[in-house]
Amino acid sequence: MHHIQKKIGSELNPNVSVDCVIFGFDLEQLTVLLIDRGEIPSGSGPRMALPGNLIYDNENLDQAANRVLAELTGLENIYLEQVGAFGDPDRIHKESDREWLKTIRAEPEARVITVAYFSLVQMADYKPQASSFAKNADWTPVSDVKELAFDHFEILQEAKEKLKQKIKIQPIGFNLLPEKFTLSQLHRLYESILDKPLDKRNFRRKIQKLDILSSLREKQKGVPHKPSLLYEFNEEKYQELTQTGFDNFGF
Amino acid sequence: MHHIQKKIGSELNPNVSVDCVIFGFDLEQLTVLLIDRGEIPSGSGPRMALPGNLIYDNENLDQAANRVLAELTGLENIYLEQVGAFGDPDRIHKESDREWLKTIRAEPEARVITVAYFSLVQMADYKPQASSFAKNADWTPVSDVKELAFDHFEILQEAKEKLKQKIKIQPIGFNLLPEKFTLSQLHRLYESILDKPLDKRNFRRKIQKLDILSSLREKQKGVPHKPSLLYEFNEEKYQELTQTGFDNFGF
DNA sequence: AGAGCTTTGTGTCAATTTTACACTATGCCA
DNA sequence: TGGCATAGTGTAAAATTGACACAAAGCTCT
Repeated sequence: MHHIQKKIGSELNPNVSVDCVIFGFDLEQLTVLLIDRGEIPSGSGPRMALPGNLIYDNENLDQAANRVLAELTGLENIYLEQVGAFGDPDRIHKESDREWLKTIRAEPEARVITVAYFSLVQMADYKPQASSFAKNADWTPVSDVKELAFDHFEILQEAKEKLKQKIKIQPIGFNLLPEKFTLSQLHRLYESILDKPLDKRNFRRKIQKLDILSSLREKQKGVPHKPSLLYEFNEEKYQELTQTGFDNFGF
Repeated sequence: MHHIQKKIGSELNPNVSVDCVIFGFDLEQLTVLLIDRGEIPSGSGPRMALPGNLIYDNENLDQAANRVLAELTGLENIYLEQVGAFGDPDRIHKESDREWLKTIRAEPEARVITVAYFSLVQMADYKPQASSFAKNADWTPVSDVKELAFDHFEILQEAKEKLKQKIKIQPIGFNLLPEKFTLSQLHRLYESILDKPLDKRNFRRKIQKLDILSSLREKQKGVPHKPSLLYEFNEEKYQELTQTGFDNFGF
C-alpha cells in the first residue's frame, strides 16, 4: 500500500484531534466512509465512527486531516475543507466511547477538542479495507446513518450542511464523480446533496449555460437503455468564470 | 461594571484558545474591536490583536467565546458564530508575539490551536476601555487593518468572508445596527460588508419586499437634510419567512 | 426481428426577478 | 430665501426561473 511518513521527533497532542467526513457518491446517493470499531465490550453503543485521530505537535490542522485521510484510504491530494471545531467537555459521555478510547489513547480521559473536515473523493478510487485504526471501513449512504460515536453524528450533519452551502457557490461536486460522467449522474448528485428534486430540463439548461463542461464525443457503453453522452469538468473554463467575479450557482 | 463568574475547580487548557472577531458598524463602515498590547519590548511588531484567551477545561467552545467577549466588553447574549480552527505550529513566529506570551501565559511555548468566532455588536452598546488583558481596546475600521499579532490578520480575513456569505443568507446585519435605523444605514451596512456598491432603489425594493421591517411613524431628528423614516427589524415576520423554506437574500 | 423497457435529450411560454437609470421632496443652515 | 444634502420614488428592457411532455436510442427478451 502506501507509505505514511513517520513524524520524527513529534509528539501527539493529547488535546486536539481531527475527524474526517469523507463523502462519496455511488451514482445513486451520497455516501460517507465510516469505520467500524468492532464489538463494544461493555453494553451497547454505536459501532461506527468517523475516521479521526490526535494531531502531532509539528503538523498543522490541514496536514493532520490529510494524514488521517491518507492513513485510512491511501488517497492523497484530495479535496478537503474544514467544517469547524467541536469540543463539548462531555463529548465522551457514552460508556462505549470511553471504553474504546482506553484501548487506543495514552490519555483516554483528556479533554479533547476536535477539528472536523469534510472531503470529497471518487468512490472508485478507494475500495474500503481494514486499516490500522479500523476493524473495517465502509461506504454508507448518508441518509442511512442514524447514530455515530461521540459527537460524530452532529459533525456529519454540519458537514452535510456545509457541503450543501458550498456546492451552491462552487462546482466542487465534480470531485465526487469519475473523470467522465453523464449529465444525469451530475443531476442526481446535486439532488442528493441538496436533498430535493431538481427539474431535469432546468438543471441541464443551467449547468450547460455555465459552460464549464466539455462534451466528449463518446457515449456510455453497455447500459440497457439509450446511452448518454459523457462529459468532463473543464477546469480552465471554470477559472475564467470565477475570474469574472462569479460566485453563485443558484441551485 | 460586570461580574464575570469565576470558574471554580476548572483548569485552563494550555493547548486551546478562542479568539473573537468583534464586528461593529459606525454607520459609515464596518469596524472591528482590537486590543492594544502596548509597547512591545524587543523589536517591533504589530501592537494590535484580536481579543482571545485560553479555554477552561470545563467550558465548551461557545461558552469560552462568550466569556472572552464578556470579559472584554461586559456584553452578553451577543450574536456569535464560529469561523473555524486555526493552528499552524509556527503561528507564533513573530518575536514580539513570543515576548508577549511570556507575560501572560503559564506555558508560553505550548502549541496552541485557536478557535475563531465572529460576533456582531451594536457599537453604541460598548464604549471601549482598558480591561484585564488589554492596555486599551478600540474600534478600528476593518479596511484600515493592515497587520495583526499571530495569525489574527488571516483570521480576520476569514471572518469577513464568513460574514459576507452569511449575510447573503440570513438577516444578521441587524445585530450591528441600533434598534431604530434608517434604510440608508442598512444600505451602507450591506455595501460595507459585501464590499461593493448596491443600487439604492434596487436595494430598497428588495429589502422591503422581504417584509421583515416595521416602519415606525417616526423620523430622524437634527440631521442637516431631509430626515429619514426609522425602521425596526421585525423578528416575528422573519421567523414566518424562514418557516416557509426561505434561505437566500440574493444580494 | 420485433415489441417492450428504460433512460436520454430537447423547447416554449408565462411569471418573476434583475438591472439600469434621474428627478422631486424635505428639512437644516447660512 | 436660497443653497445644500440626503430621502424617497417608478419604469422599461433583459435575464432568469419554473412548469411541463414526447420522441429517440439502445438493450433484452421472446
